[in-house]
Amino acid sequence: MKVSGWEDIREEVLRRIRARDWAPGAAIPTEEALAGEFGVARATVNRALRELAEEGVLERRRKAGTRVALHPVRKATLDIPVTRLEIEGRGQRYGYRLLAEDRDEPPPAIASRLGLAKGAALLHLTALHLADGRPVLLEDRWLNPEVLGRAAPDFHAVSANEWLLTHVPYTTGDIGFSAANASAAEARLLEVAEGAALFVIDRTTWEGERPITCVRLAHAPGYRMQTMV
Amino acid sequence: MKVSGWEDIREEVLRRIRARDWAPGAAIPTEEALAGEFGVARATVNRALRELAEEGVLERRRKAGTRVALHPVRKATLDIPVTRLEIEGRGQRYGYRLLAEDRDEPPPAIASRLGLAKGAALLHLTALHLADGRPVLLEDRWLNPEVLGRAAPDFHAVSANEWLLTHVPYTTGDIGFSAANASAAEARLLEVAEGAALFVIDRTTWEGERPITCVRLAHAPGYRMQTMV
DNA sequence: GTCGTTATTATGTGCAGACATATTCACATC
DNA sequence: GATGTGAATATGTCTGCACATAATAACGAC
Repeated sequence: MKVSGWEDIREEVLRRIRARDWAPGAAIPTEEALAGEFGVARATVNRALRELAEEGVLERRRKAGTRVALHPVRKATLDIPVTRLEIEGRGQRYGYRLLAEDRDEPPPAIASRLGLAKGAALLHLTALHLADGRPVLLEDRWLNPEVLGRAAPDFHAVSANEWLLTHVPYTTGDIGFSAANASAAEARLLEVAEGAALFVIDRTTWEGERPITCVRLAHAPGYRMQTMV
Repeated sequence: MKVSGWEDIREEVLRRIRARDWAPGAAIPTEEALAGEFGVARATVNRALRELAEEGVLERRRKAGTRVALHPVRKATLDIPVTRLEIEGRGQRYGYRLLAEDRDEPPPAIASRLGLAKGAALLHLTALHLADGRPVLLEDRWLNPEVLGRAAPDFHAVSANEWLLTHVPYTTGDIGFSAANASAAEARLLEVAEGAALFVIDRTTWEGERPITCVRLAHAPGYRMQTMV
């Protein structure tokens, strides 16, 4: 068994955990001890254990040492897709239609999520994304008009998502996933039966302290988000 | 502006990207150059840039250098929760009821996902998870009986998920999220209207090459998975 | 025994130097 | 022009050392 390189060490540690050499909740040897055993520098062991801790397999605390996680909260990393690229990546033709665009006061729920004063007006966009001509995603977006600058984009030509991606990228925010029955209006636009189960992504983004946008993406039935764990 | 420590460097790089000092798609200085500018070791810059690359903000290739991601595929990391802990974490009382347990040949879709030969029998469990006495999650699980060993657990007393977590932890697998309308049977068990939108998590897990389990978790309406980006 | 202080210790992070490795680019060849 | 080859180079990783930091454990005062 050749152990060299932090990935080998990561695998060996994982093997020992799975083999119950190191039981859940129990402490494992110190970095120094493992470095000695494997014949590598402590930094190399540190790298391996740090990765495993980030994955939720190990729990590490200064002085207390490293132990095998008792309740390994598995962490899945999802790629949040750009709709156009996702559709084109499946070999389908991407289409986009702006349905409505006005300036309006958002409902209280949206305003408070963005941390806006009452009465502030936002740009309200509704749009449909199509794959091979069939509607697959209904977008309902509230957008802070401040971010548009003087060169207000034409959201008929370019989707808000893509415009934001190139003009206000690298934002922070939160994202939520849920299921919802299609309302009558949603059903009509997405060309599905009323009450159909939609996969809904809610996303709110900021750039630093400045609110950018709050969007609800309702995916037509059949949509599935997948990842490896 | 004091820049020391890899987190400071990470922030400063992010600031420059947001400020458009470094445009999307453009290459940024080499690690060596940045190390010189910030007065730190290259390893420190490397750590900062590596983290940003893992987040999808930067793209790095040997020799080609580091560039700002053109289509920053945002990556969200979700904690995959243990149902009991999730419910108790909300301050609710957790309940669990095993509805059915038999040994059966799984449907072809399940068998092929687990990579099983035709005719292999699996343990089939159906269970309901409750919060404050109200059903919130319907579990439909196929389980490889090999993993049970001689001490076959009593799945009336302990949920399969928790038993697996303590007896076959640290597995790999894939996980998918989707929305589905409640079937008549599902609606009855979850005490919701037929056709209600359920948030469904499909999960398949292996331990190395050995298939462990394949489960469908149908969450009652109101369920929401959330994370920061 | 309880409480507060101090010493100890494992991890977290840093530095400088080195070699490995994957690409790219330039050049020579066909 | 197309293709293969080799040098150049930026990132990837490792080592060995050092100090910082946080949390525990040991100790003493009461």
